[in-house]
Amino acid sequence: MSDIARMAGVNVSTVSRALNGSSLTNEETRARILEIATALNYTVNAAGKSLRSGQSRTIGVVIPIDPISQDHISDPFFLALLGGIADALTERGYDMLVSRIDVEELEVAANVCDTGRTDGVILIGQWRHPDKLNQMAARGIPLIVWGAKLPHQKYATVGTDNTLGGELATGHLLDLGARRIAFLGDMELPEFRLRHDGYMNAHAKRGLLVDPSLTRPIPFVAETIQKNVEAMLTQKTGFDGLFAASDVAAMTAISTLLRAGVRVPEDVLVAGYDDIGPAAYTHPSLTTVRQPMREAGQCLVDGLMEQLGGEAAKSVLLTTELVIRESTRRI
Amino acid sequence: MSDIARMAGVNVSTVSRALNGSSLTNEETRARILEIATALNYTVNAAGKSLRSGQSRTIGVVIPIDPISQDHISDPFFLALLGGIADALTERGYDMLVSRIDVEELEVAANVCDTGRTDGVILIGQWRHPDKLNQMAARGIPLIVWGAKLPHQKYATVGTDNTLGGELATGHLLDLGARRIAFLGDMELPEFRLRHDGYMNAHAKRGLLVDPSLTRPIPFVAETIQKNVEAMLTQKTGFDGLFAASDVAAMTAISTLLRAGVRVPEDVLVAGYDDIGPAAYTHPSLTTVRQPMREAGQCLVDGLMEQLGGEAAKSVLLTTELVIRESTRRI
DNA sequence: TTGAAAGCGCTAACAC
DNA sequence: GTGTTAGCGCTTTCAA
Repeated sequence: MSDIARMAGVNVSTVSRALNGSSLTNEETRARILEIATALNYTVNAAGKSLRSGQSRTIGVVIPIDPISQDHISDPFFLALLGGIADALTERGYDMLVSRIDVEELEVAANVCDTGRTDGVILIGQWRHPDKLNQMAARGIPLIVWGAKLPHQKYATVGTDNTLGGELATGHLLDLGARRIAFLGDMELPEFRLRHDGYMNAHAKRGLLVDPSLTRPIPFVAETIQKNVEAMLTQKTGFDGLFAASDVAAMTAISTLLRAGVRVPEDVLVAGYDDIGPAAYTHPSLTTVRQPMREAGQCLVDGLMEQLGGEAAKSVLLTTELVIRESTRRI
Repeated sequence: MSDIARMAGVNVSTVSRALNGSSLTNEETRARILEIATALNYTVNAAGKSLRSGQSRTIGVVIPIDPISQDHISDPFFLALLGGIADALTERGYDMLVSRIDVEELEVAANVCDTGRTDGVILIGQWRHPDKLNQMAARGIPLIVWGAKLPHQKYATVGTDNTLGGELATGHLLDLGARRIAFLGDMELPEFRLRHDGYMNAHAKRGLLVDPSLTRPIPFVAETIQKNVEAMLTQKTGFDGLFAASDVAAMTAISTLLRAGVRVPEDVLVAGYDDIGPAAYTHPSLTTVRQPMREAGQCLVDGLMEQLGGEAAKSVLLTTELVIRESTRRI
C-alpha cells in the first residue's frame, strides 16, 4: 500500500480512501491509484484491515457432528443448506469459515467469534443443548440457528414448522387409508420430537389411536434403520405406512422394504422430510415435506446481518409444504 | 492481553510467550498467566496474530460451481470430501475458509491467498482450465487440487486413477456378458475423459468394438440424464450395460430405467463411480469405483502442509478399487 | 481534497 | 527468565 502511495505520489491514507471508494477523493487521483493497484496486482491485506476496523467480514458456519451417527453430516440436506448460506454470504461480500464441533460441546462454536475471526455465527442445529446456546446469546455473540423454534429461546432460529410438517405427512398417509404408521426419528432432537408431535396430532384429529411400538426413536445410521425396519417386518407389526423424519432415512427404509419383497407404495406408503434433490429421482420417487434450502440460507444470513446491524434477533418459520410423489401414489 | 499482563504483574511479551508455550518461561509465571487468561475468558485475537506472524493458520477450500449444472455441488460426494478435509485440518489446528467460484474463473481462487486470509488453497477439481492453475502455481500460491494427474501439470493433485477405475468398471460389465455398454459423463472434464479412456481400454483389451453412439458426454443434471436414458431406450440402441461416471448419475439412470420397466441388473447392468454412502443402501445397491474420501482429505491437507513447509508439491494417486453390489449381480 | 500520525493486538529481536 | 520496543498493514481523526 505504501508502494502504491509512493508511486502515485500521494499519502497512504489517500490510497486507502481511494480503494474504499470514499466520497472525499478526487476522481482523477483515485483513477490513478486504482490503475497502479491493478498493475501491481495489489489486494488489501485482510488481517491489517480486520485488526484496524474491528471486523472480519467473515461469518462462521458451525456444523455440530455426532460422533456416534457421524453420517448425519453426509446428508445431502446439509450440503444444500451450506450452499444456500454460501451464496447468500457471497452476495453480501462476506467470507464463510466452516468448522465442525462435537454436538455435546456446542459452546465452542463461540470461539471463532471470540478470537475475532468471524463477526457472527450460523449454527446448524441446536441438538440437545438449547441452554448452551442461550448462554452464548446472552454473552452477546451474534448468533442464528438452523432448527426449531422452542419456548424460552433467547436466540433466533430459522426452520420449517416441524409440527405442521409432521402432521401434513402423517395426515396424508392416513387419508390414503394407512392405519398403522411407523415413525422413524431420534426424538431427543427437538426438530424430530416436533415432527413426532405432528404425527400424533394427525392421528388425534382423526380420532385414531397410535400404537407406540411403531415409533422408533433411532439415530439415523443406515444400519440402524435397516435393522429396525427388518425387525418391524419380522415382528409382524403389520405396518402399512412409514413416516421417516428425514429423506435419507426414508430412502434407506424404502430400499430395505423392497429388498424384503415389500412393495412401495402398494404394501407400505412412505413419506420423508427435507425434499433433497434425489427425492425426485429415486424409484419410487419420494413424497416428502419440503425444506426450502436456498431460502433457508438467505434467511439465516439476513437474520444474522440484522443482528450485526444492531437489531434484535427475529426467528423465521419457513413455508412448510408436502410434496406428493410415487411413494404414496395409490393406483 | 495487556490486561492480563497488568493483573499478573508482568509484561505483555511474557504473556505472549506463556500463551504460546515458549520454552523460556518460568513454569510458575506461566501457570499464573494461564489461570488469569481462563478466568478472563481470554482468547488471542486472530487478526493481530496473523498480521504480526504473516500467517493465518487458515486454509481456503475452493469449490468451483458450474452455473449450468449447479447441482454438481449438491453431490454427497463433495460433502464427504469436504468433511474429510475439515477433519484433517482440525487435527492440525487449521481453520477452513470455504468459497464457491465460477468454474470458468478458477483464477479467483488465488484471492483468499493474496489477501492473506489463508495460507494455501485446496481446489476441488481442475475443470476445464488446468492452464489457469499452472499460472497460480507459478505465482507461488501454495495449491493442491482434487482431481486427475495430467501431463504438464505444475501443481500437485490428489485423486483416484481414473483410467484404471473406468477400466475396472467397464471390464466387470463386459466380463458379466454385457456387450453394448452406455457411458455417461461430460468428457470436457479431465477426470471423466480419463474414465472414458478406461472404458475404451477395457473394450480394446478384450478385442471388442465400441459403438460411439452409446457414449453420452452429458452434464450431470438429473433431467439431462433422464432424457438421455429415455432416448437410448426409445431409439432401441439395445444397450445391456451402463457405466455412469458418478454415483448420483448412476442412481438417476437406474430410477429412470426402473420407471420404464427395464430391470436392473437383469436387463441392464449398471456401475457408477465414487462409492457415496447411499450407494450401499439403495435398491438395487450400486456397483461402483470407490474414491476413499477421508483418505483424500488427509492427502490433500498433508500435501498442502508439505508445500507450506517448503517442500515440493507431490501428487498422489489413491487406491482405486471396484466395489461389487446388486446392480451388477447376475443371479 | 489531501497529509500526518496514532493505534488496532500481537510477536520477536534485542537488551538486561 | 523477563522487559523494552518496533512494527506487521490498515483506517481514521485531526489538521491543513
